[in-house]
Amino acid sequence: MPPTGDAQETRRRLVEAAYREFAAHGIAGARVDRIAAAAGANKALIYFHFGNKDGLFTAVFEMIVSQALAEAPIDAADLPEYAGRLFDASEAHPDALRLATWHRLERAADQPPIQAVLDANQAKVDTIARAQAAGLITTRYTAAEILALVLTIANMWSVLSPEMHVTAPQDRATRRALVVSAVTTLIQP
Amino acid sequence: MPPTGDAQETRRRLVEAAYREFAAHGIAGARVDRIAAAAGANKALIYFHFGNKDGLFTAVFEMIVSQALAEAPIDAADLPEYAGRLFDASEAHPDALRLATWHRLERAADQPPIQAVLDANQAKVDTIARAQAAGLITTRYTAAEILALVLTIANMWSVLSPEMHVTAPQDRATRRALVVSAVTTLIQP
DNA sequence: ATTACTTGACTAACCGGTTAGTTGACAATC
DNA sequence: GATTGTCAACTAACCGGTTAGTCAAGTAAT
Repeated sequence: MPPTGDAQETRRRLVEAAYREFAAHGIAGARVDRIAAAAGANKALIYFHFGNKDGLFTAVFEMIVSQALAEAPIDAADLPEYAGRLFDASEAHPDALRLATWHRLERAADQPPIQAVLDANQAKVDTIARAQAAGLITTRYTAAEILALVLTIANMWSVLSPEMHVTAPQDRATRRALVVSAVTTLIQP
Repeated sequence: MPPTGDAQETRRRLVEAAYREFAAHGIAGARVDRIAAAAGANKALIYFHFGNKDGLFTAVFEMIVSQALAEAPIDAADLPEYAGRLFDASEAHPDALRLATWHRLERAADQPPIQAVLDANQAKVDTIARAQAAGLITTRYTAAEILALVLTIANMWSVLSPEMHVTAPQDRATRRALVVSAVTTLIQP
């Protein structure tokens, strides 16, 4: 393609194609040529716009993080439904969780924690602590522990071994109901 | 090394080295040369003994699966402590869980479920169902759902985002206690 | 002597990254 | 309002190191 004067659009297409490729194959397994082809762009543009393969992954990851933080705002007064919404989000965007997992496995060790996520987590912990102080939810666990439990249970189906998916309930509604119910039981004052 | 007449030992060293390499870098990221060097063996031995890279991963994975199934036998009468033992196992062998995750991300889609795991899961579900019939644990959830919850919570700390590890409790005992307590709460009749 | 096992040397393909050069939009100059 | 220059955006071709996988030849044990 000749220069369109719309570099933003090209970047967008590259990030989108890279999102799919990285989610499917991880960082080591992703192929720069495949990404360029899927985006209908020249491979060198990746290096022009993002520096290198890892820079491209960073761009993709930052996009997903900001999307995830925007979606599903916490409601400490109704944590079970919050967990339900997280479940819905992970069902709607299964690639997002895969990407986060690749990030954890392949990059997290040599990458500092992301400040935006730290801040978001702290805000959630604070909200939960206030709900505890108001007597809405149990004080048996710390606010951070409750958040950890909620996040874990909301994504439980995405993390279980493939074999468990054979035995466990197949339909989405039942799975969602379990998530909501488990959180309800755990946070009861 | 000259032929030692002990091919079993060479296989063992290769599988052990491959275990570390695959756990650290995944299938796509693992380097066959690094594995051979770490095992003090020639690269060709991998192809002689295991066929190809994927065959080596299969050998490693089967070893881990059989170890995991042998370790931590289920005790349906005391699921909280079972969860605690699973937690202990995942802390003692963090690489095992990483390997399982790589397997899920990189191979599970084009790999049939592993029969040994299916059988083991079914046995656990049956045990839980009996404990339910005996009135020891709640019947609010199906046996399979309870197993899913227990497995999820036992490994919760290994799956949470790196950022959560900053806010969440740092010491092992506190984390273990949360796992045990959460399961206790969930399965109460 | 045969079998089982091990090796160094080799290769074809792949893959991330680079480079020299092109294109179109836009603006300054005459 | 043509001409010229500049720059970001883009491309085709290429490069060198890496990687999974192969093979002929050799060695120890039986």
